Amino acid sequence: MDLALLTAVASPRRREILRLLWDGDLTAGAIHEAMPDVTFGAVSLQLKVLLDAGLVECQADRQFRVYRVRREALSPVAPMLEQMWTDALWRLKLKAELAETRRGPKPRRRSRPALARRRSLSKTEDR
Amino acid sequence: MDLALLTAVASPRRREILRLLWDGDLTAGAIHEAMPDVTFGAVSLQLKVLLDAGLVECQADRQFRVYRVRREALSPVAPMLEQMWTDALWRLKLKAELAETRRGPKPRRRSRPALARRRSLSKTEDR
DNA sequence: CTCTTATTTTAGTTTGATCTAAATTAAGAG
DNA sequence: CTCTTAATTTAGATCAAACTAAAATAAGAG
Repeated sequence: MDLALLTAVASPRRREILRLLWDGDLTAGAIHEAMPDVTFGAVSLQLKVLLDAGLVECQADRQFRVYRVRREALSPVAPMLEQMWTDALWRLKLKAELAETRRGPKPRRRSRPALARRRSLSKTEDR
Repeated sequence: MDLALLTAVASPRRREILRLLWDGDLTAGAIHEAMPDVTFGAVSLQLKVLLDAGLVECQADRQFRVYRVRREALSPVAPMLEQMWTDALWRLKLKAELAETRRGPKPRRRSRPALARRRSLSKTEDR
């Protein structure tokens, strides 16, 4: 299972998720709130990758999903990760790292951010 | 320098090169001979990545370049790599791993494999 | 000088990882 | 049932890693 470990840990975004979970279990929503620069969908996809790699586990609690890091699975690289996260120099590099290694389409402005769908406003709407 | 280490070691192709160099120093050509499924250029590019990451070093010897692995730089992940390489199960997975994670264009048949450019054949060539 | 061998570099192509936006699933509340 | 909230899944877009082929560089031999 080390192949999946290496590829999973190679992604800055997944390392960011692991760092969040390192301090304690979180729901998928809480993880997303801590990562304002990506959509919920993107977070969910990365969580699935970590789940398939066996690096995190998930437990349902009502309508929430609580994620937990599996330290046993991460033990081969844990010292390196912890050093990266505790080293002051690394903290400074975190933002730059995320910005530079970003993949996929650039974030687009939401077409109408705060305007909720007024589906039920005019029920007898004729156009 | 751990960021470069993680990304460098995340590539199966680069791990293959590191595994070859693990047993002893090799010239760029010898490395390429051991990897028949890629061009010399591809090997050279990956060697440059490993060089820039500080995971290998290079020394010129006549017209050859001898590459050597820098074990100090690889020490944080060396145990994991060595386990992968010595584990019998992993050996079976090596080919599959390379085939599955392959990127870039598929290998094309050389247009004329053994036919060398006959540049000097007809010196007074009129077209 | 030319020819050969060893290697790197350049230019262009392909592919998979990562992302967005939207659709879907699921579960609790009214 | 509908409405809301939480999360996943799908379909499509973008981007950079990894590759190929060919050109360029370098160095030894004739």
